[in-house]
Amino acid sequence: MKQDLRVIKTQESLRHALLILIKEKPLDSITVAELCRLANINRGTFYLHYKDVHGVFKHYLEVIVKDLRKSYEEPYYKTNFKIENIKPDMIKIFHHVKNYQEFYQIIFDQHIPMMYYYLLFDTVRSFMKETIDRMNQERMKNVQVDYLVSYQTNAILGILIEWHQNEYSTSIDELNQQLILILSINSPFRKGIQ
Amino acid sequence: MKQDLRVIKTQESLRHALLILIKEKPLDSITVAELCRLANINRGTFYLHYKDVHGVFKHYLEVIVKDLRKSYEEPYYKTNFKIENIKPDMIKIFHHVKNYQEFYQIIFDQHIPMMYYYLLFDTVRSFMKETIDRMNQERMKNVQVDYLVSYQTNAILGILIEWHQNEYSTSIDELNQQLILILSINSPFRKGIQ
DNA sequence: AAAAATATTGAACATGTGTTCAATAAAAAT
DNA sequence: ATTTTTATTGAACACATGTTCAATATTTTT
Repeated sequence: MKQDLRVIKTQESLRHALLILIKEKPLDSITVAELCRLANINRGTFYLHYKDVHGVFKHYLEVIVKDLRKSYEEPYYKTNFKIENIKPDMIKIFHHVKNYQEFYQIIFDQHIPMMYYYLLFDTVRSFMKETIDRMNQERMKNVQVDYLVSYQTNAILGILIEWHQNEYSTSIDELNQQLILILSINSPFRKGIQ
Repeated sequence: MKQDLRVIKTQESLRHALLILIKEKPLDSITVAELCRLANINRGTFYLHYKDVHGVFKHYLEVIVKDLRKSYEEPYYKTNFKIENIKPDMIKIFHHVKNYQEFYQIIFDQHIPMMYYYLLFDTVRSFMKETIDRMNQERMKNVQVDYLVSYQTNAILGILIEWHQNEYSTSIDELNQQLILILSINSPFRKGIQ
């Protein structure tokens, strides 16, 4: 049996309507009722598919996060397991965020639930974990990897928060440079020491 | 002119009622209406003081954050500007979070708005900034301090997120040890290098 | 103690929420 | 093409939201 056409149509209408509304007003001021009015969907039908407006928005974040994952999986120097590759990985994140800036402006907003932050966190964390697992260095014995990975991941997100708070005024080039500087004074991912 | 007694009474009633309700059910399921019923406050009066239920809860986070700030300002080896003091500072945060665990379980919840996270972020960030400003090291030239500080701050919050996600099962001692290990492999705050 | 100032109340209103249900429409299966 | 399945609809429900306003109660000022 195939996926019911009516379901697809309903969900697409709602998503399309949300896309229009978030260009007009803050996400947290959009009601289920007005979304349904615009989408020409019965409000009862809405609740058959989503719990609330965030349920509809989450679909977009999932698309966005999938794109980030895809860009991470691009084979650049994947054969080369050198630790310094953390930089190009993280720099990809900056391009990604800039690319979807309209959405990230929403995601990092004061009034928006933590769930979106956590979705981004989990995604970046999985990259970070892969990188750190590959290292498996002597000086990391005794460290619980989960804490190290979350520490590193959230550090990167800290840069994104700062970027958000200065309204994305820093250029990507400058941001890259800052990251490299920070990592160079402050990272297990550099050579020359230890 | 003094602060009106009626205002104090109203706000205290509401805060007291909220304290009761958050022990029974998730914060985001508490309505203005039921809070007012329990507090014996007219719903119209509520809106003279707060915008929503989060407005009431925020008061508690402000108290909590004030306590964190106070604990930070305790003079331990404040005369000694050594960089390694970052550790005791951050370790204080762990004690603080454990102390107010019931609240932080709410603050880090999926459904709760980012505002509480940012309030914590800003507080920890101000400690971190002080520490980093004091360092002013050669290898930090060219770094925009704002990015470095946000990076370091959010890294610490990353440990708290991890702690939250494993339901605070890691002991404070173990957490301290993990932090020291992470900082020792991964920090500008250690001696011996540079 | 009386007067002035102001916070709280109750009632009302339009709108939103989340749920239920039988009737209907649309799609999938035969 | 007909039958079977199921998604959507409209109507209704109790309750929540956010606002307004005149009446009342409480506090502060004099």
